[in-house]
Amino acid sequence: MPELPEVETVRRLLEANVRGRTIRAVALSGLRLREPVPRDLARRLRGRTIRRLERTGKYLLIGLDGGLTLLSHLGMSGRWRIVPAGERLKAPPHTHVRVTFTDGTRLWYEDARRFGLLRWVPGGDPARDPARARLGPDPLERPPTGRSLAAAAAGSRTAVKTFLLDQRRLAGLGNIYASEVLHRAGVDPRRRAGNLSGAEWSRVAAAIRRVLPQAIARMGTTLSTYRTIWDEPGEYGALLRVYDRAGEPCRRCGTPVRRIVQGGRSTYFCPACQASRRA
DNA sequence: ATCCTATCCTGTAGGC
DNA sequence: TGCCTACAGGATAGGA
Repeated sequence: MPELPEVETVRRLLEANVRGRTIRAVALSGLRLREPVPRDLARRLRGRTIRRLERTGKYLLIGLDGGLTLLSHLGMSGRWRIVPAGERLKAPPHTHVRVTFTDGTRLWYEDARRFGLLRWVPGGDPARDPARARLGPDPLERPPTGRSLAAAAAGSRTAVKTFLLDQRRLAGLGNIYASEVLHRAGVDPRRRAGNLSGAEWSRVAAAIRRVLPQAIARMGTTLSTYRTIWDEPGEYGALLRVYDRAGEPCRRCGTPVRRIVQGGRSTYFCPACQASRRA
């Protein structure tokens, strides 16, 4: 589900809606996510106030008073949801964490596939978390340029689509936006990353700088499970040019969009707009 | 080092 | 209707 625009949407909404709230109680399901939920999560959260909400790539950082920081990754199906005080709502299946604030507002974490992650950041210092330490630059914090991408890709023989998914190179693109970016840049996803020209990398960089803010402005893309913390779908799906549109006409030239598999994952592209010059 | 595959887990869509 | 398979927005360990 969640790539950078979806996680950033969640971050902004949490900042506006739970920052400053104090936690009264926490209930856990006991099931493990990608790794076990910290055993002391409930005990250490109780009585704390949420102070900061940050994001790097697809990782969300929830800063609390007392120097505690909780790292949250949504995996494929993770979602945070706000349940206002007084609203009578039965927790859906796969609700793993239920936080209740002192004013009665609730914050639930739901994750059917359990590929998500909840973990304390060591010493409260985000840079020291091993998962986060491996990440490449965040494209909102440090917008990519043709030069920065070309430098990161130098010598790489992997397909450019796969390269864009590598979070060590650039943190935040996932399967949807990698396809969308390459379509806008007019680059064949099968090209080897190390073989793109400077001009092509410039177009890729420009597409990244353009697509991500547009998707954030629409609250992200909802194909199936993603919702905002208010349970609303993101509206960027209507603007997708190729993703999940196999056989449908390219919005630019009308050629049927193609679906191929790269690294075990779907890639969508327009064979005309993204014609390969070099393999 | 780099690249590729398999794997974790559940829900859903589509073929028969 | 049911049964079965394939696939889904991610990350990562392990082998080549």
